[in-house]
Amino acid sequence: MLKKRQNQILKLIVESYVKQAKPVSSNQICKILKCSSATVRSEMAFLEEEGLLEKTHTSSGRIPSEEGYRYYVDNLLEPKKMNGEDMLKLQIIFHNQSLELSDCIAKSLQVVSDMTSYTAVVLGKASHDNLLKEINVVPLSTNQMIVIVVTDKGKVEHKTITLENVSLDEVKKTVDLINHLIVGTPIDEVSTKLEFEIKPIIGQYVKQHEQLYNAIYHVFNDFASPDINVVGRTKFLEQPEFSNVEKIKHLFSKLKEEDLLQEIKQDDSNNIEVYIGKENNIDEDVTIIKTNFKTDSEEGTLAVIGPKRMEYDRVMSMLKFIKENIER
Amino acid sequence: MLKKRQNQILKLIVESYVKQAKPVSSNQICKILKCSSATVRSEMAFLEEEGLLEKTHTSSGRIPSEEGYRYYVDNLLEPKKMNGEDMLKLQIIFHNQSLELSDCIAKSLQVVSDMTSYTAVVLGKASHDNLLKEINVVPLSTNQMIVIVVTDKGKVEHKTITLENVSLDEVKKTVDLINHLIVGTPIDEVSTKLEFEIKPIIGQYVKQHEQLYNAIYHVFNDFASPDINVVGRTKFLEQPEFSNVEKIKHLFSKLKEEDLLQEIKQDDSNNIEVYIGKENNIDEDVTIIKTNFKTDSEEGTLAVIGPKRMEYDRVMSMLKFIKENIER
DNA sequence: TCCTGGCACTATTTATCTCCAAGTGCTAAT
DNA sequence: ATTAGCACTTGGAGATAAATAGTGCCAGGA
Repeated sequence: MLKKRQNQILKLIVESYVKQAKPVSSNQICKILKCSSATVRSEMAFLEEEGLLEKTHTSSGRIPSEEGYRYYVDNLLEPKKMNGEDMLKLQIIFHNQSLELSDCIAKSLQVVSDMTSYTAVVLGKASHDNLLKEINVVPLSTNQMIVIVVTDKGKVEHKTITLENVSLDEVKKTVDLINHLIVGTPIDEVSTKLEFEIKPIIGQYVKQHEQLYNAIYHVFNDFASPDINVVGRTKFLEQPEFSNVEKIKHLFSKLKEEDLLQEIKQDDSNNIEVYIGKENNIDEDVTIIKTNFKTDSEEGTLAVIGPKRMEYDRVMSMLKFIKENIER
Repeated sequence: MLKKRQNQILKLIVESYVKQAKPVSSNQICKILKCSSATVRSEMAFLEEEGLLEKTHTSSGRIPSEEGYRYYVDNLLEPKKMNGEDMLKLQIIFHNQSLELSDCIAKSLQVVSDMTSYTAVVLGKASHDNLLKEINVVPLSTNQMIVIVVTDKGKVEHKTITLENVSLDEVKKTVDLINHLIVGTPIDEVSTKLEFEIKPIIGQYVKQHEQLYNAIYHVFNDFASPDINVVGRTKFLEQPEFSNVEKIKHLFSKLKEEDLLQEIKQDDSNNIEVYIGKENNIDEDVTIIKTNFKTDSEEGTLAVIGPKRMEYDRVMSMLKFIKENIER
């Protein structure tokens, strides 16, 4: 365990480096603590021994190491109350009654990204609580029709399907069957119900039942796949650690939807999680802060991606605020 | 009018600069044309006088000026047949019967972006030929419902609306009215029909008719608003003229959806249009090549955005190919 | 009249050197 | 345990120099 003054120094160094992006010298610290620079230097040397600080070259000031940030987040971060302006901007969004939830989420993440200059991500999908409300078919021509699926929480998916040799009548019957037998089923259980309760029946009286079954199956499948929304990717251009093009190229190649889906998967934690540097798979110079949310219509994950040199407390409190407001 | 050899030299310079991104010297040219470098130099001096070439500094080779590119595109570009690999990749997409048109468009633009390392944009909306097929309402709770609108070409829009003090019965009646009176109307004329044929009638027997009318009006409105799809923004990072961060920041700030919507508006031309440098409003170092398309279900614009130093012939032939394939 | 070889001239690039500022580490004294 | 003092290290800013890759122009020849 570190002594009190060592903690103080580490905290000051992290916070100064987060603000200034410049290595912190013993002089800067000793002006704040009332002691000489030599004292600070020896403490710094100790913290470096412990692996919490680093130097960029032999005679430079110190910057936090990855472990340093980790220690800071785990031990030194005090749950600060949110900054007034951040708070205000977010409150305006959530107090606006006329906005739908998904718009609130999108807008609030936009605010986070704009205020902090980090990248923000929402990953969401219809929650397990969505029950199948209705399935609808609109014929377009002899062999084309639209299948529309609606849940009781107001989610809608549709798909145009082309069927050869299937009469409208057969389709209507199948749809009626679904509307009778599996309305009220949680949306992510519909696939299995289709398989075991509908497929056997339509197998008997629909000639091309495979085709029809597959088409309908796909529509339901789209509910399961989460959608992702990434805001402010280019904010990284403002960060000095990404001011060279090679670095940016690498980073942007990792900020693609597919990779983010992998990286920011929903898990069962109810806390705010922090993945610093090598702890994530995006880039060793970034930190991801994320949290899950769940309402009765929708669930998913909020995440903020920024440089390791990140305003941890600010981002965490903003995410916390958003999560809480989404959930009621 | 330029002499034949001057045309040749300009063409060679443009094409070399497009490939190499380095100023072209008289030596490189004289190896191709059978004449001395001094001869080429004097021709180059003439082309510079004419404003078609530029130097980066007094003793550098020449690069094309903006007017040079313009002259090249207008006069020197021969309609080359498409490169084999480009052709192949695009054909695979359009020959795949199971893909929907909008997926074909998206995929082919992805291919263009990947093969050329430029940014590609599709801007599309339901065409004027979409006729209202059906409007549907699914009640969710006492004061919430989903309105679903379908066109005969298979476009679907939906919106969850919240109505206070409007009975489900009133809504049903209104929807029936619409289904009777304005089904078959082109989708972009529905708004006016709603205003003049539906509003007066429901005004009489629906108490909160304003609310209901507005809600429905908005669903239709979403058909009119085009959606935009931008592929490969980050490809610009590969271009040497955008290898400094300030330049990229500026460029990316201009490649936002809103700005592109403005810039790549659909017009009534049926050709491939080229906007070089200052001719567009994105950035004076980029060129936009665009073309409109129109099918019976959808219409819009395809565009490719790259550096001024762009493979004009290649991009133009790819766009032409895609346009033609979309339109049948 | 057009083309060409030759030559003087110029800007960019790269490497090397020097000098300065901002740090550190260590030691001896308090 | 703390501090003042001093030697030492590094990166960065400028200055200089040499090498390179071009151009412009002129005079002589087809």
